[in-house]
Amino acid sequence: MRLKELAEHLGLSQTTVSRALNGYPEVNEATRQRVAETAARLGYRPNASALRLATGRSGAIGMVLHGANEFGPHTTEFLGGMGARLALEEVDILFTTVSSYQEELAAYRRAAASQKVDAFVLSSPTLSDERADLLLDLGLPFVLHGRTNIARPVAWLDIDNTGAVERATTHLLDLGHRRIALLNGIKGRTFSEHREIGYLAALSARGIPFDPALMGNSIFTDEIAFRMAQTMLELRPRPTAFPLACRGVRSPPPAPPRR
Amino acid sequence: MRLKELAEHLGLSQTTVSRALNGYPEVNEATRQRVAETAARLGYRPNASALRLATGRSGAIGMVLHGANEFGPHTTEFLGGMGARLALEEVDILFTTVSSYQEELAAYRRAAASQKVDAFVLSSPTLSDERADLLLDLGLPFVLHGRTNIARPVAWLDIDNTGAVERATTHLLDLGHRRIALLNGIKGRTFSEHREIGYLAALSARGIPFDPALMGNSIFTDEIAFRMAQTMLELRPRPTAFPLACRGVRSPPPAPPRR
DNA sequence: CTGAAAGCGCTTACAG
DNA sequence: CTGAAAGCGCTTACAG
Repeated sequence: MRLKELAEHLGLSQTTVSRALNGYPEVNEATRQRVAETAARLGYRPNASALRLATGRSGAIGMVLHGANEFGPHTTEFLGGMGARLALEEVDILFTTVSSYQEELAAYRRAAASQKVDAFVLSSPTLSDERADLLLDLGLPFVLHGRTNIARPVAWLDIDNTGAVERATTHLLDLGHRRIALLNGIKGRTFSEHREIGYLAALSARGIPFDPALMGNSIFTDEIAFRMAQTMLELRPRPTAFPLACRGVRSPPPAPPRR
Repeated sequence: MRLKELAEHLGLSQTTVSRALNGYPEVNEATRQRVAETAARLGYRPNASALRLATGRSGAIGMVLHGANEFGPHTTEFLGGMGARLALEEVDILFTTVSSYQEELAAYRRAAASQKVDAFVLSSPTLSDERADLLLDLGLPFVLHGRTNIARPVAWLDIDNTGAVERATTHLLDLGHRRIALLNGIKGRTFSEHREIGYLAALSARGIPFDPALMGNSIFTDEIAFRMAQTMLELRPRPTAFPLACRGVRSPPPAPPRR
């Protein structure tokens, strides 16, 4: 069912039907009612491509993800919430998978040229995020999920990583602990830096010296965290009731390949 | 950069440039070269909406997911692989989030009418999958990730759930175990039924009676599995070294809300 | 081998 | 308040 057919069915012009459907003020209320009813009854839905071509808006927002690496529980939970919210506006999420940083940058250039999406959401920003600079240059709207320190202003949303880790560390200090480890994210990610700042602040506020052996930086997986924790505990062997075996991991997995 | 500009730049018609870019056989090889080079140099990329409108293909395949529920590690791993493969063909994944089964069906109808996607991938099929019937009726191509028992033939891909669980169960029987529990997926999902069949087959092959108390059906989360396992173990209390505490779960979480 | 023109299905000035 | 027509940026018969 195309607009043209719907218009013929109603004995109206495409113009009027289009306006009635899109809520333009100048159309007669009775006409609008009739159009709305008939459209609903006939199950009319505008062709997405035609609409996009005519309006210049794609009705989709994009995300580019790094293959399997980035599909952790965090990203997917974020995607779920984002999808639910965007569904209300009938905007879609279009995502592209890449396998390298170069590919990611290329994906943004491609998307800009082909006008597939109206905007992007970037996750896991680095302190000096090159992607943000690129999108700014390309004139593509975007919002950062996290923060970056590039000179130009960017839209972002983030939690208070520094405050959260500072309070968590302080809480453990309050309980009397003195050797507190930080299993942190990858070095260079903004959130990792922010968490480190919170951790160090809490320690120094109590005059506890920082022990580099108690801080690990890596990606967030059960296996890696397990290995890091185990290494740290071995530094000071003693019986522990801490449940290290998790998800079937009973011994440290082999080291990841290096390139 | 539009096709028209590129054509003017080259002193050719849009027609020829379009054909050169799309690999039509009738264009002169020298012309093709020149077009390809210039297009690359100028960073020309066809407008996605225009291309879709003209060809009738959307260049995207769709998935509809149930909000936060379905964003488990399994789905996301699947999405990652799918995205990587589709990226090679320059086809995008467009996903929509819904919060009920009714909404899911509505989403397919909408997608069919607006022609947003060329095909769908359905996951977690039920034994008698209504969605598959709907898509068949709508004439929308799709492939099932899993199987269903509806009468009409459908394209699907799946693993051998029955064989896998049968072998796993047999392995435990070989080790001398006799009280073997099955923490299974939701009742009614095809894969759950298939796994149950494998489990029962392995037990009966050794003449072990089936104990309903040792089979649980629910969604796959650490918390639920922990609770199910704990309940089963309490049936036969005895000291165990089995590491039940996982991911910080130390006591069973509250029961999920019922409607 | 190349091009002029119609068409894909919408929106939106412009005119009435 | 309504409509005829141009335009969005491509593809593709049709003609040469």
